[in-house]
Amino acid sequence: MPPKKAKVQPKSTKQSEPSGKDNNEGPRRVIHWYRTDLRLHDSPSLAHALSLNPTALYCVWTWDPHYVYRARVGANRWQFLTDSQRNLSESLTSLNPTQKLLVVREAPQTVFPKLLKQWGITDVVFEKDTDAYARARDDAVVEICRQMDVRVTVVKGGRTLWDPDEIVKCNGGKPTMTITQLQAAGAKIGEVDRPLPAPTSLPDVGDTSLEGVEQSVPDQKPDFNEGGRQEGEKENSYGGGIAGPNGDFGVPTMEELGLGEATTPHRGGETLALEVLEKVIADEDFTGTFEKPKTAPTAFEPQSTCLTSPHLHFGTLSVHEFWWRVEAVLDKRRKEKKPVSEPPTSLHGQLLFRDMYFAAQAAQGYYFAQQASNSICRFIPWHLPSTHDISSSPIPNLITGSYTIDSPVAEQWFQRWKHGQTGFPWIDGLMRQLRTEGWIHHLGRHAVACFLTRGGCYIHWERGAEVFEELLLDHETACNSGNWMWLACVAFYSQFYRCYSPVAFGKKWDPEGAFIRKYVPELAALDKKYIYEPWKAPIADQRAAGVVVKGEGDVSGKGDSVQRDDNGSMVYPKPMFDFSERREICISGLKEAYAVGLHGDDSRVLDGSWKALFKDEGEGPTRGQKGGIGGDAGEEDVDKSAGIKQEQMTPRGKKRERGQGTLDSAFKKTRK
DNA sequence: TTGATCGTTGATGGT
DNA sequence: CACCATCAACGATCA
Repeated sequence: MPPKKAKVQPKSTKQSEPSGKDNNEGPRRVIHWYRTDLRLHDSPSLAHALSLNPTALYCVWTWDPHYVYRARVGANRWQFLTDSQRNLSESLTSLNPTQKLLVVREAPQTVFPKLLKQWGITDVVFEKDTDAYARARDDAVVEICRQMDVRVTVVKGGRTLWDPDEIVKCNGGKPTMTITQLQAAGAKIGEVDRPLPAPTSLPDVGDTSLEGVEQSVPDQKPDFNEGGRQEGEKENSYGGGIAGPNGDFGVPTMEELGLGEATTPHRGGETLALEVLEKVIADEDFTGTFEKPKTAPTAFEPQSTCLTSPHLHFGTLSVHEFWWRVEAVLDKRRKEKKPVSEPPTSLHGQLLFRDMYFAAQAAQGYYFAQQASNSICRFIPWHLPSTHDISSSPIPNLITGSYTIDSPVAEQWFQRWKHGQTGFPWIDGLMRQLRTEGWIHHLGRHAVACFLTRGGCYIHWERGAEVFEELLLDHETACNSGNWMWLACVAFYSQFYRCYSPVAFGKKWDPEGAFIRKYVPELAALDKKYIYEPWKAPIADQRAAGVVVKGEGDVSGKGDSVQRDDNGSMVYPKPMFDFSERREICISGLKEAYAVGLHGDDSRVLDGSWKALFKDEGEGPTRGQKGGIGGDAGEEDVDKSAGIKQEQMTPRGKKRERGQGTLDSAFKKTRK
């Protein structure tokens, strides 16, 4: 447990004006609505709830069908979330035996009116959340409270260093696109809030009876997580009523979710989060001189970074707590004249980037997570573009969650990437680590994201973002979409000629290939000379290592089981393309798209006429005059194209392989 | 206006 | 091992 906290500043200035009841007198029956703050230490919203001196305190988590069915959440993240909830619940109970986390199994928009009435609630307190869906959800709850004459207080700034909306305001109303802009805006707001101490006692919970309260069972379709559920298992977390099958507001089990055991070794909960923090802070050299680009993405047991990102996401670790604990180390080292690292590469720098993405997202809303209608996102005619709902309401033109297969080859590349079967061991090792452990190093994310988009497959960054959304423990839309746009060179970053090699990049940190030997066991015995390029190993060397390099990989399974051929030899796939050739194709594609210069909110992107601006032979679904995003699929178009004929696509690919000259001329195309 | 500089983390082939 | 120029060359910022 951390030592005593810094002096507490009153948080009153950080709250929204409460709405609803003006009357402060009388007994207060308060709901503290938990969402992104599954902790006791430094919870400004919990502190505010306690400052009301409630006669009854309800610690509520609403089990939101939006998260269960419409977000992509894999088994590992469910485990992390539910572990965090159980841990918080135990902490609440330890402060007051009547207390626990009350998991309410219904959408907040429908259940709040019932709870407010049933439990005689006078106040609702929760932490501000600037995610696009969260804003709409919270507006609805605030409105419900207003109508029912219940006071509601939205406490700002607990999730990020500064309130994202205030950052945007201080950045001229624009999304923060560089770390310098973020720092300047932050400086205008002022010092990061100091952390608050954990409460030492809690008031009792009130009556939690739900007698006569009917559960509104949510629509289970569409279920974006259907594919991840166990064979034959059904998602049933709403099956036992509002208070769950035992009627005790318990945390849903993996079984109820229709999920198998989590495979990740990284577990959730504030107790573990604080242990991790203590360990990081205790290593003063590490904390004081941390430089992200110098940490090895190949390191495992232990990893080269802190693994705190999932805890920041779920709020089991306070970002303010983290900031000030690091600052204390830096301060000490400065006084001792020891070297300290600086943003953007330092630990503080990492937290600043997170705030940069949150503020950028706050300014863009739903569109931050997609290309179409996103004014900061460059338009590139990527393979596997999303389908859109032009008339989605109230926000038009949102992506639907499905995509067009404009190229069967690209779809095959995507599946091989997703399952760690690309034939590039560095990429496959990372993707398998992601799937089994739910976490990979930041630079590993760079490697696989570059490979999928601008540095290999030329596949839409939204496809990659969706896979990360499902598999990452630390997934949060702001950072995920932001980083994907960064790596795809469509926003935040534009030096697309700086391209990560799937061979050289990993080798730089791990020439022996220890990382690959762990995560790609087929190659464990291969000589280090071939470990990053096994297709170059002579047959005799392959045989000696007990592996055969052949075929196109198995994308049916989870990508973490070893394939064998009829002779019992392990099989590892051949590389799915020639990387340097693909690199050239991608760079020329990016160069052309940059010259065309469209952004996601351009009318030509939305009506499909963007095609007329691209050369037909350019990479991606560029043929014809109109079609693709938001437009009518022309006759020649490759929409609906699971159907697109293999024979149409393959020759295009072959033509490229031979005709590098054509591409070089495209590459030299002048700008504007 | 324009040119120089810099930007979280490239690869290669030098010294 | 640290540092450098080259490769080809984006865009925001600032003098």
